[in-house]
This record gives sequence, structure tokens and C-alpha cells, in this order.
Amino acid sequence: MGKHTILLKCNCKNMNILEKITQHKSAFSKSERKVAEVILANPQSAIHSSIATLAKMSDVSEPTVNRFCRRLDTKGFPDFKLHLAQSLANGTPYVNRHVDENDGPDEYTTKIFESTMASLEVARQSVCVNTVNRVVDLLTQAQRISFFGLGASASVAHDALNKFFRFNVPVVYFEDILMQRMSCMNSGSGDVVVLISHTGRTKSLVEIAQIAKNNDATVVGITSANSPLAQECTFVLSLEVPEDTDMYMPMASRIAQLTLIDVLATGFTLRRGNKFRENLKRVKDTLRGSRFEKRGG
Amino acid sequence: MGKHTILLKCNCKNMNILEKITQHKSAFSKSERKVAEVILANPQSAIHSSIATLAKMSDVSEPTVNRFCRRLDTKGFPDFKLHLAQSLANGTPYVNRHVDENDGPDEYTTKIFESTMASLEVARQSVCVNTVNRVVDLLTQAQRISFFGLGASASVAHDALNKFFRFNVPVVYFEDILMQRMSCMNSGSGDVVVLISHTGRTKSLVEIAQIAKNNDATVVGITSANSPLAQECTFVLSLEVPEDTDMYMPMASRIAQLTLIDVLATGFTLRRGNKFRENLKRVKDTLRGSRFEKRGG
DNA sequence: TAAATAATGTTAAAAAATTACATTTTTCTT
DNA sequence: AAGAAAAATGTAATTTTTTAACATTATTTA
Repeated sequence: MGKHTILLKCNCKNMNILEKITQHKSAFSKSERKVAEVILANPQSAIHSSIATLAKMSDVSEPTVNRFCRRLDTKGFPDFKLHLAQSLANGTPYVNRHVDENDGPDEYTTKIFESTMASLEVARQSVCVNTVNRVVDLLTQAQRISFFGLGASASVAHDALNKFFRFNVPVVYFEDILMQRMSCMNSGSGDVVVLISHTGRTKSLVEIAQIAKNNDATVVGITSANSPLAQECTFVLSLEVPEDTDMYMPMASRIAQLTLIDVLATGFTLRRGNKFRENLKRVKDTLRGSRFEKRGG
Repeated sequence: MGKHTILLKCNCKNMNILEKITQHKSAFSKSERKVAEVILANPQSAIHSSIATLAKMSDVSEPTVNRFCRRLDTKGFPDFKLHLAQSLANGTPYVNRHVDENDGPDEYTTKIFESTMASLEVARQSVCVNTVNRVVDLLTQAQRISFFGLGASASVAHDALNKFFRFNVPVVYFEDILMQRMSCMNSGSGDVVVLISHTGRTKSLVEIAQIAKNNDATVVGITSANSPLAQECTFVLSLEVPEDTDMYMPMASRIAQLTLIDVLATGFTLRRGNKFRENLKRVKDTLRGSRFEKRGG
């Protein structure tokens, strides 16, 4: 390998350095691989070792460790440790930790939680804040808000209903496509129809978007950019979520959608001001009768 | 301040060091505060500076910077930088970032995503893997699975239906409490009833748990430990989630529940083996007719 | 198989961090 | 308020750590 060869199979600068080491393991030289293995075996201890210690443990010379660091596109050993520390930071999960069929409950639990968190981070970065702001505007002024989704997105719409219902706004949610259609038929300007679909390719939802649009309602899509559904929407809140193809089930995408609903609901309450929030508290207090009292509370 | 005084107002070892600096700012000495300010002003640059640079920028001597680091319970400057790097790691949110009424869309969006991720991390650590494993066992052997929740938890149950339905298992979900009751009345041994409630204090859910139990069904609660509901359950999957009291709405708790559902569903498919997963793919493929084709796919 | 290239190690220099101690500042006591 | 004690800060020297320059060994290629 050339003197200054830097591994750049993936030029994603933000990539977790541990993953980077794993992925590029085959491209390392013999001695460098030794270093890689020692680090991967116990990254936590690596960040607290000096280059001398690590060299001894890997049974290579110190400059080899240094070269190993540079090959990973870091400035040197201390910089490498910084990157490693970041990879190991609490809450920074391996991004692509896919569940493996031999995983035990401990492993798959961790992996799912971690990859969900990672997806949320990706989603967060992809949200267009301006659109969020404009949609919040719309929602606060809407005469009626409808939330529709099908399949996995139905439960997201369901959740949105539950949130916005508390705001004492006319809010509508149907699972049934015919009801959805009829509801849109009756919509008009001043009404906001929020359509949720990860892929944005569900035919009947696209049709519903068209119906709502033809009736002058504002159509907001929580869907992927450039999808057929997105094309029919007045505003598109697109979320970039790493595909969860392993399981043939929508997982992270749906959680990102829910978080976005939380964002919209929060924006809504903030826009409505303090008094409104007191109102919310009252709605919550109403539930008290249906619950067992908390001891000591 | 004494020679070896270490700041331990909060003995939470895992605390974000940036927050720690902020919180303890008043307890620093004059020079140390200068260092703190320089670091807080641009933490990102701090992790790439040497102790000499930082000393010069703060207009103090190098040992002062070193002492500053030690006061924050780190081993020295390099160790401090490691901690700082971790605090700054992508995806490591400030844990207690509460939305503030003056926040703009940019701020509240970030805060909500970040606090959701932080809550997931807390939840992950609180999940009892053994219980997960036993519940997965139960679910794979169940004759019928029911998911019930009310209010915000209804959409979680709804989502669970959507997932488990794909497994070709008899699965049931009702929103209506009367239907829930009747369904439980008809349950028997071999049936698993999963009840979802963040607080575990919703009266009618507790009653449903009792009914199911009396009919020899296995009752699994996704709820908080030691709650009235938990006491009626055969197995309790408790999730510790930082309370989201600000908004008077369930936010993070619900996302944690959904993630747990994902974990259960994943455990289920893993237990069922490879062939079963092919089956899942077929279920997904069935949807194709209802969707617009993806160009080039 | 010899030349070229790459990989690794050795040694020395540079940089960085830490310690020990000196000086200054602050606080407390009388 | 003066002086002693304690704390804070700085200076200079030491140690540790990292890096650079060069030498050696292994590997590839013509």
C-alpha cells in the first residue's frame, strides 16, 4: 500500500470510526491489522492507552500505530483517540447494527434500540425546519385537521389524533379508506390534511391527496421526498431514514414519523402560548378519575 | 478552594461534561472560570487544542488548565479532551434539553429529537433482557395474542397489531374497552394478552388484566414497575423513561414502548427462523399491487 | 532473480503534559 | 487593619508521549 494511502471506500466523514476499522480491515497491512484487532477487542481501553502501550499490546512498533491512525484519516494518535472516544460515547450507536440470526435477546435488544436512535439522528438532520415552521403555522390556523395513513402509518396517524385532540381543535382520523375519501371530499380551504406514508407510493393515499387538493384543502405529506405522494402535496415534510430492510417491517421510519408529530405538536403549543398550555394540563387532569391514585403523590 | 476539591454536586458519572462545566461554573476559581468560558465558547475547537494553546487563549498558565481538568474529575488534560469529545459526539444529546417557550422551530425540533434519543438510551438500559426473552418465548407459543391500550397507548397497541399480524398469528386489537373486556372474557390458557400503559394506573386496563388472568391467559404488561397494572401481570416489561412532563403529553414513553414492540417482534422472527422470514418477505411483496412502482427498482 | 516498492522498525528530536516549587492573592484571625 | 494561614496561580524543570527521519526487512514485479 502506498505511503500515503488513505482508506476512503466510504467518504462519509461522520462515520463511526469503529465501523470504519471493521469495514476496512481487509485493506490494512499485516501489522496494522494487529493494531485494529487489539483496538476492536477493547476499544474502551484503547482510548485510555498511550501509543506505547498499544504498540506493545499489538506487538508492533509505535510508528506503526501512528501510521494506522493516519490511514484512518486522522491527524495522528491523539486525534484518533478523540474519534474513537466519540464513537464510544454514550448514545452514539453503531449506525448499521443489523440484527443477526444468531443474536441472543441481549444483542438484538441493544441493536434495535441503538439503530433506532441512530435513525433518529439521521432523520433529525434531514428535517427541513422551515417546512416544519410553515406547517405549524398552517396547523394553528386550520379549521379542521385530518390525519390519514395506512398500514404501519395508520398507527402514526392514530397517535397524531391523540395528540392534537388535546388541543381542542377539530381533528379527524380514519383507518378506513372510504371514510378517508369521504372526509376529504367534504374538506375545503382552511382544512389541513396530513397524509403519512413512508414510501409515498400507496395508491389510495395518493388519490386522497388529489381529492383533498381539488377541494382546496392544504395537503401536508409526511413521506419521502419526490415520491408520487410528495408530488401531490402542498407541503412535504420528508424524513430521511436508513432503510430497515432486514425485517421486512417498518421500524425506524415509523418512530421518526412519530417524533416529527411530536415536533409539530410542540410547535403548535408553543405558538399558542402559555395560557393554552394551562389548558392542556387541565385536559390531562381530567383523566384522573379514570386512574388509580399514585401513592404519595 | 482546597487543593484537591473535586466538584461533585452531581455524582452522576455519565454526565455530559459540558453540562457539568456549565453547572459548576460558579464553583470555579477566577482563572478556572476563564478556562471554562473559553471552552464553552467553542468546545469543538477545544478538543483540537493543546494545553498550551488553551492556556494562552484563556490567558492563564498551563498548570491552571490542568488543574481545571482535574477538578472536573478527569485524569488530566488528555483525559478531559476525551470526555469533551464524547460530549460533542454526534448523537449524544444533552439529556435534559427541555423545550422553552422562546424556542424557534430549529431549537425545538432539535431538542425533541435529541431528548427522544436520550430517553431511548435510558429506556434501553432499563429493559430486562431476561423478561424480553421469556415474553418472546410466550409469544411464539401463543394461540392468540391480544394488544390493548388506551389513550396514547392505543396507538402503540395498534402498531403492535400491525407488526404481529404479519406473522400469521391470530392477533387481536381493540380500542373499545367493552370489546377489550369481552375479548379477555373469551381468552384462555395459551392466550397472551399484552397490556400497554405508561403509568399503569388506568382503571379499566387493570380490570382487563384481572379478567384475563382469571381466564388463565398470560398477561404481559408493558408498563411501569410496581404500578397497579404491573401487580396484575404475569410478566412485566417495565421501561424507565425520563418523564416528559413539560408538554402534558406522552412523548418519549410512547416511543420507548414502540421500540420495545420492535424488539419483541424481532425476537419473535428470530425464534421462528429463516424460513419464517422468507414468509415475511412474501407478506410485504403482497402490498406491491397497492403501490406505485419505484422507478428503476 | 534483481530492481523497485512497500512495510516495518530503530533512533532521535519535538511536542505536550505534568510535577515540584515559588510567588502572589485572598481569606481569616486577633 | 496587620499578620498568619490558606488558597490560587505562575515559573521552570522533568517526564511522558508523540512524531519525524532514516535504516532495515519483506514483498512484489519485470
